[in-house]
Amino acid sequence: MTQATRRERLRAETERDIRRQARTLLVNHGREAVTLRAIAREVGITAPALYRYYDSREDLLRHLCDDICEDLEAELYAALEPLGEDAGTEQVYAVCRGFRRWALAHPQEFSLVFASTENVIGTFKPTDRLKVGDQFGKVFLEVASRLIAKHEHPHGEGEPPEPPAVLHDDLRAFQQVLIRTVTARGVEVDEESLPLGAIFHLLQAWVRLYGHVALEVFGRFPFAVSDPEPMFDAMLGSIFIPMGVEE
Amino acid sequence: MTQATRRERLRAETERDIRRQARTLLVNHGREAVTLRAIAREVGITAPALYRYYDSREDLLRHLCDDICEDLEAELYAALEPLGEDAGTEQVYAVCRGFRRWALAHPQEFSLVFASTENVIGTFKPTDRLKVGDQFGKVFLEVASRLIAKHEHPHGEGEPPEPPAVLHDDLRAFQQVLIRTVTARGVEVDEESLPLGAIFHLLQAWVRLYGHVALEVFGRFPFAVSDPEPMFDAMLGSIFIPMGVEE
DNA sequence: TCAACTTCGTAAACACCGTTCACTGAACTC
DNA sequence: GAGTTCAGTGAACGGTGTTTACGAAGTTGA
Repeated sequence: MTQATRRERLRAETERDIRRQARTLLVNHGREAVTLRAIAREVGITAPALYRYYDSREDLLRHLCDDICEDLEAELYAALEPLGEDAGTEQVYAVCRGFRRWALAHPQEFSLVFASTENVIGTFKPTDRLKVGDQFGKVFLEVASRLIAKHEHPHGEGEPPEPPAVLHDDLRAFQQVLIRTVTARGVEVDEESLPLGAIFHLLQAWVRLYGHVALEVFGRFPFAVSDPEPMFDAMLGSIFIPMGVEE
Repeated sequence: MTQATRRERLRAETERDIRRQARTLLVNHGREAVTLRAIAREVGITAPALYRYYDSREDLLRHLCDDICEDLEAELYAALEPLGEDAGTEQVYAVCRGFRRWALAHPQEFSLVFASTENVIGTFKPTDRLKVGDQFGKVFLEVASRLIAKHEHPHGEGEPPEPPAVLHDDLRAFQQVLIRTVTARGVEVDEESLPLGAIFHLLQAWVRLYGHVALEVFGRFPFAVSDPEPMFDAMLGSIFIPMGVEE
């Protein structure tokens, strides 16, 4: 039946357990509390045993990041599901709101994944240029690209503005990644329907989305905002309405 | 001559020394390396002695944050100096570029001050609503407000758009803070010359500024950007040119 | 089936960490 | 000059990441 030997099954099980316990420690008591000994205590083994699974605490945290990204991706897709395939416009707003909601509900995970200087996560090497893979903005960018590709007048009425010339190479490389990703999910896309200007716009949107969410999570708005939600919605509008994407 | 006793002078001196050594540890080896024992070793005392100066490691880090903010403020003002009092437009661009340059040159400091979930720094209480004081965005907001107040057509040709109604109270409170701050630096400002819409615009600008800089510092752009500077400049343009602030 | 091999987990140890406590000795006050 | 304040000490406690040698299972093949 199962090809896996008894030992392999047990190993996989404890590994899941380790990650799960590490995760709850992170959520409930913050990054500093994710201690090898604490994890081991919860799992019911001793600290050195963890070295059979991870090279170091850093390595474990790195894997934790991957898990978190996967969960975020799943959550965002789950929020998209009920909207149906063709609700492109609502999807964009749903992904953005979903990202904010997730970040506010999981501040520790957010700051680990999205605000670490350390090489905990791969700040990517040149080779990663060609894959969005396992990357957080993935869902956002994918949904948005799909929408742009389908949309008749993706940027109001006129052509999208030309991005700075120095960025053309980077944008073109990224364009290929997006086209491949979106195509893999069953939407026809080519260079013409997803122009560089649109990608540049998307990038700017990601900057604003991330900026607002991070400021809110870290409580770093320059004054006390008693209810940031309408501000967030206003921002979404001012990003997407000029792009021709109304709610 | 000096009112300070010998003891007071010595104390002040070691305190400066402690902060300086802590700072270099942070810069060179990251937040985790700022340990009481390491600091003490550099200063030439023992770890428990530090408790004569700070309640805990957390407390020390908090003070470190204050120092960092002061330095950042000084650096930004220094970049403004050569531009002269009346170069409002250039000042805005200079402050933004200065902020980015500082963040890239001091990633550890940046992430400590601008991206900490923990209560290391005061995520501010309702009482702080009335002071920008010791707050990072201070310089940026002050320079920008001053410019807006002086400018004839601060928002292109038309009136600034109305911000969401729910935010009016918060914005009005913040308006008072800004007016007080700017006035204190010798520029005449009142509610009319610094309307809520303009402040809201400013807030959006801070979101984008922060978003770009943080993404760059943490290497979290969705693809490898080989030279983010022109992207930053393009963003500055798309923020300020619609506000009527051309370089 | 039994020996050889692989692998998970252990206990002990090392060097480091934040923090507390009783203490010394110098600086200060009157 | 006596009494007080206080920066700094050394020892100790319980915690940390990590390495090491070792035992006890699971697996493999003859």
